[in-house]
Amino acid sequence: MTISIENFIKTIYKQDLLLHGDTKLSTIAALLSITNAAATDMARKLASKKLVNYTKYKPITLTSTGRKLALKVIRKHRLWESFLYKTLNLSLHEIHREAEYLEHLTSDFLADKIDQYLDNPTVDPHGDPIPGKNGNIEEATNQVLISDAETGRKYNITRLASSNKDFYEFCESNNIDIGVEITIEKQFESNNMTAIKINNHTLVLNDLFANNIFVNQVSKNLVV
Amino acid sequence: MTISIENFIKTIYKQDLLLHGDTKLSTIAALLSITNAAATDMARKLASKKLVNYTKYKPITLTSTGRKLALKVIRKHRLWESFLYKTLNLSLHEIHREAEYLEHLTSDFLADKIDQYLDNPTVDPHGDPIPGKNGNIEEATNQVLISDAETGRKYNITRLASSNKDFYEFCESNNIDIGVEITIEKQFESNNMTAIKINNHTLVLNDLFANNIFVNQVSKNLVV
DNA sequence: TTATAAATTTAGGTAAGCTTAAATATTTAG
DNA sequence: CTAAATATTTAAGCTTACCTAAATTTATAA
Repeated sequence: MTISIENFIKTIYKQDLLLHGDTKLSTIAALLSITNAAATDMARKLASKKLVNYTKYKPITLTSTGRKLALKVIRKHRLWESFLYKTLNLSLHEIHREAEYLEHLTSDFLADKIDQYLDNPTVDPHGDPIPGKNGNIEEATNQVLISDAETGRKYNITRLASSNKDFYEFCESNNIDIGVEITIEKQFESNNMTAIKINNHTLVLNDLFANNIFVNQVSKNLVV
Repeated sequence: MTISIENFIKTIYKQDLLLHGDTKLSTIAALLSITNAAATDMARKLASKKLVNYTKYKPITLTSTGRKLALKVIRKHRLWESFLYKTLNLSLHEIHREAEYLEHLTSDFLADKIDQYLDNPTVDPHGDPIPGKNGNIEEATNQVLISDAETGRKYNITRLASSNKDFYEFCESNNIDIGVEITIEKQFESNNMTAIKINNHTLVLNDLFANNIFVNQVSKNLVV
């Protein structure tokens, strides 16, 4: 498997998590910064390798083989993030950036060694679930986007999902981190802003930032 | 720089260490398991990029830019080896195998972080020198191959240079490791074997193994 | 429902990094 | 010193992963 193929498959997997079964090739092309024509080429090639289901003009989906491959790459990515975070103390943005490369040249052997070293972690430092050796993954079920959370309620931050440097720098300087408790002060529906209370001060987030922060309602924490 | 280019340049660097200024393209091709034709292509391309000095039918050498690139890759390789050895406790053979891949997708940033974590090591677990940030490297001067060592003298093992799994497994099971003291019992000139005393028992090595083990004469240890 | 706009695919082309086979240069042996 | 053997390069061709531009299909709006 080449780096291009791994990235293609991985991108479909992630997109499908958002738009179950309705992932357009043009979206994948845009996410990978390649032309639609190149994406079509790749889709046809991967279909012949039985990694994707693809019919002209239709959404693209992964076969179970393709899904397994995607999860292998994602597993390596998240294990690297966890490992670099723990040993080298890199920031949330830095671990993502480095893992984005390393994930492709990592043997299964090495991934397993890192997994052992970290004592089989279930989530990475961003709060994303780490697929197991066999491709099993527990996508979080009861977490919501901060922009969908209810005014007045208390939540725990469970996931920071972004690859944007500014976002992570903002998080760091405002103590936004996995496990931190916040209260939703107000949802400004008209302009998609969210005001939250964190560490006794208030932050007003626009949707670009708020749509990267996932939370769990405090009282429901045990209902996993 | 692509992985192919990095490996090509790195191989020239290493070969040139053995055959100063007399590195044939066909040797590089063989070491990389590519055809001579492919090596010629690459040589011409790299010459146009000013990474190598190359004239048809003549030996190939690195330019100073090429040398810097080679040392950057080697630095990443040896830092990875050191890092994986320390954190994950992989074997000498395993660290080499994994570093061979990782070296190519490692940012300078990450290399420096690993360097810091390890407290700026000067040699890797095989005893090979680790090039510095600026491309400075101290190739060991007074070490000799075990097959060239003098009968009756005491030496310290300073370097295990191989990428062969069997060799490292042999070393592990016979306590052959960096820093261990040995005595040369006898050089069998006619059949290129070397008998050494290590940990109070005698080992007889053939040249295939003996040519991977470098040592320093104990009394000269301080003359670096 | 049909014309037009938008999305998608097809066609043709490029660079990298290889290959095999043929041509040419260098080395070596007599 | 030359002819055969050996080494090296050139030529032609392949695959991957892209691209641009043209063609075609699908969606939308009057």
